[in-house]
Amino acid sequence: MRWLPVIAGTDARMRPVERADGAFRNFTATIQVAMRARIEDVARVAGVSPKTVSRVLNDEPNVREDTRLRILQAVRSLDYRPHPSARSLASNRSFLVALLYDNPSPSYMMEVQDGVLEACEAQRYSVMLQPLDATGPRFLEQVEQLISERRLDGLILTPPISDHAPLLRRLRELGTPFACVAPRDRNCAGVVLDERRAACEMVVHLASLGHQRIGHIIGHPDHGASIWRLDGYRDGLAQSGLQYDARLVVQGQFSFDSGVVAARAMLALPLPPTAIFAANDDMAAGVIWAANEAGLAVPRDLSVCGFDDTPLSRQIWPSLTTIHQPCRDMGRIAANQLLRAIRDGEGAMVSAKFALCLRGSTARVPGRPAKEHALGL
Amino acid sequence: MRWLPVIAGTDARMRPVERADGAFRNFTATIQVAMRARIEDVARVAGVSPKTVSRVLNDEPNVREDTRLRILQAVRSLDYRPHPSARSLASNRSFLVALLYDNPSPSYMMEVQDGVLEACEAQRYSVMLQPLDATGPRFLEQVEQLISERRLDGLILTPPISDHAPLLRRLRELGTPFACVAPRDRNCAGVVLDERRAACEMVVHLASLGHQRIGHIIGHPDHGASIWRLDGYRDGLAQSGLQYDARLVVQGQFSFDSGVVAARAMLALPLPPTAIFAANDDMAAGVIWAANEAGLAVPRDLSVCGFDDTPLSRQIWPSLTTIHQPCRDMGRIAANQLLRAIRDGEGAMVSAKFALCLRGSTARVPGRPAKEHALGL
DNA sequence: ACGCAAAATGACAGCGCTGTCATTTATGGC
DNA sequence: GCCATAAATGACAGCGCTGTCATTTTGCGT
Repeated sequence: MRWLPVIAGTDARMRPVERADGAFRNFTATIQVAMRARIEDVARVAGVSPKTVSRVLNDEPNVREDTRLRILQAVRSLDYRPHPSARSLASNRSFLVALLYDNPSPSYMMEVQDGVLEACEAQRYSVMLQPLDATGPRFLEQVEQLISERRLDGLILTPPISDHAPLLRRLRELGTPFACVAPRDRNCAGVVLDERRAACEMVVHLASLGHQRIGHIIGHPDHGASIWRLDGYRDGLAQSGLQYDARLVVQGQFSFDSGVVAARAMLALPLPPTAIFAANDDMAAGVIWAANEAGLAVPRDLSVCGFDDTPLSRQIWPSLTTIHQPCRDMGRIAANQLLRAIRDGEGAMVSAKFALCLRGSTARVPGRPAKEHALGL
Repeated sequence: MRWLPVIAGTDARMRPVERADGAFRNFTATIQVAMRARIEDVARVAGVSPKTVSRVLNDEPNVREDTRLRILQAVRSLDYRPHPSARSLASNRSFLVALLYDNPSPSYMMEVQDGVLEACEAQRYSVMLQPLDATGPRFLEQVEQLISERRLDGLILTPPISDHAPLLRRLRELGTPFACVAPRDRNCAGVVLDERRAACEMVVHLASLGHQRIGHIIGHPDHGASIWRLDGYRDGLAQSGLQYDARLVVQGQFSFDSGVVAARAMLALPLPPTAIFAANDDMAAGVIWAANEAGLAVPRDLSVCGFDDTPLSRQIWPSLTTIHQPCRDMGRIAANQLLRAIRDGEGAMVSAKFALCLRGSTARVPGRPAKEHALGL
């Protein structure tokens, strides 16, 4: 049964309820029903066949310009919208991509997601969100099931899933198009940030403030980002003529708590660092917590900086010096590359732009002429 | 053209590529193709008609138990999954609901979203995410377009959209099922929290710590939550025998910045509050910021508490006393009520359970406020 | 004008399911 | 055992599009 309200009267969007077999159904000829126009209606109004309308709607070639315009006119006047299921069924494409993620920070994911939605909506694709446990034993199976069950046209993978080698291999085997956000292996469609250079610039900045003992808290070992940021940290030390000191580098997990633990360890050293560069904002917030706990004032006694520019970085005291990662743009770019891959068979790996955000949590090393940073909002 | 890899060999999931017209296509009879089973295949294996298989898959009545089992067996052995588009097209239902949101906090939304996804997935519904500007002039139109374009079966509305009266009215007119998360008007399907009682309990707690001047920062005026929390604040004062003082109640916007602004105003009073209850965690974080700025130590000089128990509340110093809102559960409940409404024509308004989280930002009222800087103590 | 290739358009048969309704099979009362 | 009734099952025609391929129209060289 078609669900639609019965309305008396006529306008462009009304027509007699007539079945394909020609019989009117349960209504006298004068009662009409508001009903979505079908491609056939558009064709009739434009004086062409349904197939030609289909051509116009799908940007297929070989339609004369005046015909196209006439059809678009009819589409507008009937407020016609193609039925997604009918389209999918007939064309054997779902116009559906999935965004796979495993438990990253909500604000990061929300931003990426917004970008993906924006890009997909613009190209009339739907997005299916799929929180997943990438460490689960049935992970691969789950993804394959998802693809076949929902007839996905493609996938967008976010860290740490974008580094899941078995999955990438399987997707290539299956021929399923995919795009990665910040993957370790850049040999696929997607988007990356030059995190190594960003981390390097941050360390150089700290060194320029006079810091000589700069600590680093490494991110989660399964994220490619952790390694890039660590490499960048080393680059920065080298560029600033500072010695790498393994005692000042502690493993973290990208979580607030792991930042607290790592900072406690570092601050307990005989010669603790005067600045700590955490591989993300959550851990940096943990460092500030640990500093407070240890009776240290940030940035007076300890400079702290993070990575990502999450909302958190502006919502703690002092506000966090960090590196802005344009997550929304990155989501958009990844989606666009995926759609390109679906359409043209190949997408590119695009590089997004980072930016240093100098805020209140970093300052000149004590003992040197002080230069206040703005602590404002 | 059907997209499917050509594979040699046979197993339960393979069959000759045969068109409905009976002609084999482009392949010799020995080459076979891995291809999703169709309902017809299941029917053949189970020795019934496709329609009976359909009955089993859709939990329709009037199927003998042994027939059902035989069919389920065939479904498993063929790894059959119904084609979503074919189902939608034939049944005129999309099995798709949309989650509408407008810019709430990412962590809140992510949690709600997870709950919604979980519940919908369990009932084999898809979720479409729709960030929207509820204040835009074309808002209603956009939503209507969304419904008709995607053939949505229903909507889940989150604050502040759940309080958008014109939208609710229109949805009822259209007969579109919907469920609300924390709506002001509880006369619909959805989920709420007894925020008023929660706020009251929080204020009573503060009073029990000896606070007599307890300030409140009101949330965004368009959110029902703001009013409930304010009412609860007044209830709590009354229950504790404290006088309501309009100077201690300041309008905020639910944002961090608005919390800073409101707290500055309150702390500048001749007789400032000794405790501030902000209507959400973001504003409470702003209060802590402003307190630091004013040289006050939290909780020594000022107790601060929030509402929502966002991740932020555990990632600032001191950690925030707040009220836990089970967002994930709420998302799940809202989705389940929507699906009930879609199925049975009516859903319920369910009440979720809050919990007070007593953490480091609140303490006994001091004998006398000291004016030292909080950091480094 | 004519002929021919290329461009434009149309006819038609499904895509894989479910709604409707007809038909067959079980159940129960006597 | 027989019929009335209910339960179980099946036949069949679409749902609204697009792929394929046939047909018509156009453009253009001669």
